[in-house]
Amino acid sequence: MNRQEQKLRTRRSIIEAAFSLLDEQRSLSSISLREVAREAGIAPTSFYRHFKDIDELGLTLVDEAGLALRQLMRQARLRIASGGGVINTSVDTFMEFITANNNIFRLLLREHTGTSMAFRSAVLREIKHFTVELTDYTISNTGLPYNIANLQAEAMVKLVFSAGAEALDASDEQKANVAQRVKLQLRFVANGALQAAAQQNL
Amino acid sequence: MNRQEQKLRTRRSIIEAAFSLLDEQRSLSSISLREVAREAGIAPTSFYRHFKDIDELGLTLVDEAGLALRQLMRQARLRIASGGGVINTSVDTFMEFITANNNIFRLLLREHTGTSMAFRSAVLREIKHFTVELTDYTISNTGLPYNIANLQAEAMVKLVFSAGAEALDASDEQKANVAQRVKLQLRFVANGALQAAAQQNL
DNA sequence: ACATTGAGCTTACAAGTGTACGCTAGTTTA
DNA sequence: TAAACTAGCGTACACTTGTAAGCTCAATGT
Repeated sequence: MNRQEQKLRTRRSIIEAAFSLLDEQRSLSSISLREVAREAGIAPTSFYRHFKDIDELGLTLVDEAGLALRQLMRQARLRIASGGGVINTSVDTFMEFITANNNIFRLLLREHTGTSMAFRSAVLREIKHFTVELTDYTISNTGLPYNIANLQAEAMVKLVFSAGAEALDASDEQKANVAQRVKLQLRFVANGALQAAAQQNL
Repeated sequence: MNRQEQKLRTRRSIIEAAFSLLDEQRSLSSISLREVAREAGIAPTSFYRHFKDIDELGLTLVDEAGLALRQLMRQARLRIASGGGVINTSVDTFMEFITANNNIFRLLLREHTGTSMAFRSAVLREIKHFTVELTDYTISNTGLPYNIANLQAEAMVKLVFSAGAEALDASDEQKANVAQRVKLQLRFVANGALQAAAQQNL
């Protein structure tokens, strides 16, 4: 077996181990190096062959989570293109995502308000990216002026993420309920923004 | 010096100590009993004369934070009564609150997505209370039907709390900017809700 | 006046932590 | 084939943690 390859494999197993520890009751700052090493099946000190710190591992996890988020967006765009309504499709896709990638979304949510400045800004960067994309999409699809499209996109992202937080540990029917509510709320925002744009054009 | 009184005083100093430890980098689950005791100026084991657990202290802190939140609401209502616009006044009051009570709001924000189910639901209870009050207020002030008023209130609370999170560690001018943006977003929601109610009445 | 109570202390211990140091053994390179 | 490299390991150390046990002594109750 190739040496580099083997190293990458171990690195992967550390990352997977960390993700698997991030359940309902653990955050990045509460998992210990030794715990991760134990779960990954390596000696505590071997950890350092791959990451300088637990924090470096943490940032890697946030990056991976951000990656997943962008794949989510891509998927949503594809599904929108094949019809079904923007808001409906987006929310549904999002809800499926947080169900399938429970721990990943939880990580983002938790570290967004977490205790580490580095993690917070890493998560913020990913969310910002989300907002920027949505703003662009809105402008090219509705022709709203930038300032209004941006406000709308920001509000929508916040509402969707809040709803995601609510849905995270909810039953299927609770999830459906949350989804339905947030869809209506997004429509409030969209219509309100439209109205504001109309007034701005007088 | 009265004995009960002295005990209460020590209890207070434990609580204050805990609050003072909850700065940018610490959450309830990351402060240790010994640390709190040290800060409060008592022996670690004396802690147990006042709280069964660190968790019991944590719940007490959340309760106190909730209390502060309700005082905030009361204050907002008073200021609204003396004119100035509901959204404007509410957001301004809220922003003043999180500036003056930095650590209290941070606690709520952090534990809202934290690792302890007990803390999470304690915070959720407080936020829910906020939403219920706002729903009632909206109904009695605008005559919107319950379902729409409730959706609106929920969305508004989420947006305001998100804005609060953003403003928490921001400079004064950044805060002003966040405040201005969230006001516009709240107006989107309000107008969208109004429109939805009008359509519902056809 | 005396006995009881209880807040706070000191001491002690087992468990878990991060990480420094040096070794082993397999892979890679020359 | 010999030399260099390095992923992973075992041992060790200094800390911090929660909390059990038992003491002190001032406030309280009788």
